[in-house]
Amino acid sequence: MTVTLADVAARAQVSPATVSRVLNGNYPVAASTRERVLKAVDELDYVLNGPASALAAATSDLVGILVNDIADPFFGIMASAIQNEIGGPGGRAGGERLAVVCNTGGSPERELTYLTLLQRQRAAAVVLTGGAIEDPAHLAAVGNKLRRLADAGTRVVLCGRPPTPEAIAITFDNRGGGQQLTEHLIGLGHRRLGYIAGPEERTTTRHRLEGHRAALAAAGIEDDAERTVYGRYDRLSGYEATLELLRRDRTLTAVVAANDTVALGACAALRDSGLRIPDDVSVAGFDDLPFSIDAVPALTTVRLPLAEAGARAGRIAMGREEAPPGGIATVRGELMVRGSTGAPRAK
Amino acid sequence: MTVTLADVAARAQVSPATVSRVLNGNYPVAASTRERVLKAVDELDYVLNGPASALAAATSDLVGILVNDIADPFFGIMASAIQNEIGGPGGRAGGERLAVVCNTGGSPERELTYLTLLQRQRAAAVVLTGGAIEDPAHLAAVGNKLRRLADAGTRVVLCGRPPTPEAIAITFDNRGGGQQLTEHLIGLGHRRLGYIAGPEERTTTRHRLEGHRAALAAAGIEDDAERTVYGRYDRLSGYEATLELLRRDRTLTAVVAANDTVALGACAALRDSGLRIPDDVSVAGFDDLPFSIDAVPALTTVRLPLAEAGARAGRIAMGREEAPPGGIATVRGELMVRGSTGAPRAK
DNA sequence: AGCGTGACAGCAAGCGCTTTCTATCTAGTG
DNA sequence: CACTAGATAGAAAGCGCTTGCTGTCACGCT
Repeated sequence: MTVTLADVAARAQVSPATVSRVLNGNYPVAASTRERVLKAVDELDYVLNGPASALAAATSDLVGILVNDIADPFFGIMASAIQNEIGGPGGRAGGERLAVVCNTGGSPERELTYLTLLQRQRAAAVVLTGGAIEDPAHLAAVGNKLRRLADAGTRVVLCGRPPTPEAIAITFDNRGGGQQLTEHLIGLGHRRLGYIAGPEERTTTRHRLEGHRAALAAAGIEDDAERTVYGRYDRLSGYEATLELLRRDRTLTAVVAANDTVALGACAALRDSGLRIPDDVSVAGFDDLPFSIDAVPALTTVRLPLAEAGARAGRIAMGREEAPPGGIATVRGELMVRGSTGAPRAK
Repeated sequence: MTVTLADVAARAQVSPATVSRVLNGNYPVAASTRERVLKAVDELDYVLNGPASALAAATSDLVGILVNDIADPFFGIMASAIQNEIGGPGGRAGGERLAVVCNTGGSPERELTYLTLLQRQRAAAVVLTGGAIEDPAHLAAVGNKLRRLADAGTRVVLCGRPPTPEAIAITFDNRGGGQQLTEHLIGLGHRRLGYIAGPEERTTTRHRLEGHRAALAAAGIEDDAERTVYGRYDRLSGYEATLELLRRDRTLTAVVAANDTVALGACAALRDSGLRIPDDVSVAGFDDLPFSIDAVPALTTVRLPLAEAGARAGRIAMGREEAPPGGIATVRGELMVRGSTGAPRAK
């Protein structure tokens, strides 16, 4: 039914070994023979059997990219950059590798299961993106898996994830970014700032919030716990959290959001509450996703070099770039001041 | 070095066959034996060798999802929905399948290569999303590949892609949506509408444009070729195209964009040109991506049920839902009238 | 008591490819 | 001109798992 190597060999009048060598091209084969084989491959429409090949060679060309939410451009942009470097078909890199992205939906179990699946497939490399869940049990389980993967020869790289002893990491300076952002707001004169955080158990959430609080502390502004609301990394969450913040303290002059998407929700809530941005309330986001510049007013935010970080992680995963010293590279964000933040109204 | 089935068998004092059967669970195994095996698996930290298993069983649990641009939420949303139904770990569906998304970047060659790679891996199913390239040679090549895949037992489903004889398709009524949108604008009184199209060779582009023109024709409005500009499906393209449209005819009262992202770029260009939306110029998008409602004013657009369509495609791909009659299901968009469109200023 | 019948467990033959080792042939060398 | 090195090609042994076919028991029936 299906065409096998042997069929090609028979047709080209050579041994299967030769066909294999022509296809893999790492062994001398006479030009005439090669041609004959290629012709047979073509005529028979032969397609290599991946599993068989992976089994025999004990390697595979699968590379896994784990993301928390594939519908979120934050991950989409990184994934795209990684995939590009990984090689995939037509990518910058050579060989044909199957770069696949796996959507964990932020669930620890799914993350683990995908890792196992990738391990089953003897993946060549795995890149984990985005914040991690801070549950110790889960962290240990993931660490364990990563170690095993590495032991089995799978290259493991983290991108936009806090470093762990088990892998090379390209990490974002979320803390620093958060701090810069809040410093900017404080510099404008704000003293009553609301903060909309992401899910409480995510590292990204914690780091950004810590940066915010550090800035507050440095300016001697008391950090009222009332002024922080936790939510999800989506628009609706930003909307609701803003309403809640307003309910708690209508005199807020600025809202700092966990990311741009949340910030957009915050803007909507403010507008619906009859407040103008930034005249009545300033709003700031994080990430600088493409749409942030199109908000009206354009969003002040911290730009994270998602594509660059992804590309670098991808290259490292392919062994085309050396790991950073110490296995950790920290990438800083850049404050982008735009129209959504301004001085608070004089009281 | 690595633990194999045989190791587990030895430890559990059974034959490899028994271990395999315990793991696959489709053959009677005494409870006590099963337990012993499971214990050994656990103690040894055994991980099945995917390729070996796929080779022996001549099947695989890989499912491929092809997207044009993974950084675009349009695809992200569909991919996410598909993946959810496919099963992946923790998905609604049972078994553990490796649902992977492949980013073609809109390139025909990459599309083909990914298809071959998937074929190599003997994928269980493949879902192709988004518009197709209208190059006859490429269409034929893809059709060919799809047929082969289907012959080899891979289920092939198209989602948001024009139907082809080779596969089941969930298709969007882009033409109808485009028509509705333009009818809405005409109904408001617009007579001089600019159109920013996507890449010329994409089916999606053509269909939406055809709908637009059909509406124009029905209203007896002459379709000036000058009023259509082709571009890419991104923001910058919308920005530049709008500037160009304005250059050609400053009296335009409405701009219809190929999708929401492009529309956002158009809005920016209009604002930068000192025009107000919708007072001076109305703007309409397509897709109703999440951020569209956050634009100011909120974008009038055609909502496409991306998630629903994806979910359905996913279920069909897994054989958990019957194919639609004739193998084609057409999904309509829903006109969402919002603030970005209004009556043109009285002249 | 004799035997058919399930319920399990094991044997062994591959699945389709890679790769080591060997065989063959040609050409260069002293 | 015998001899060796280099270049190719082939034989065959797996890679780790699945599964059809064969046992082997322990029962329960006549």
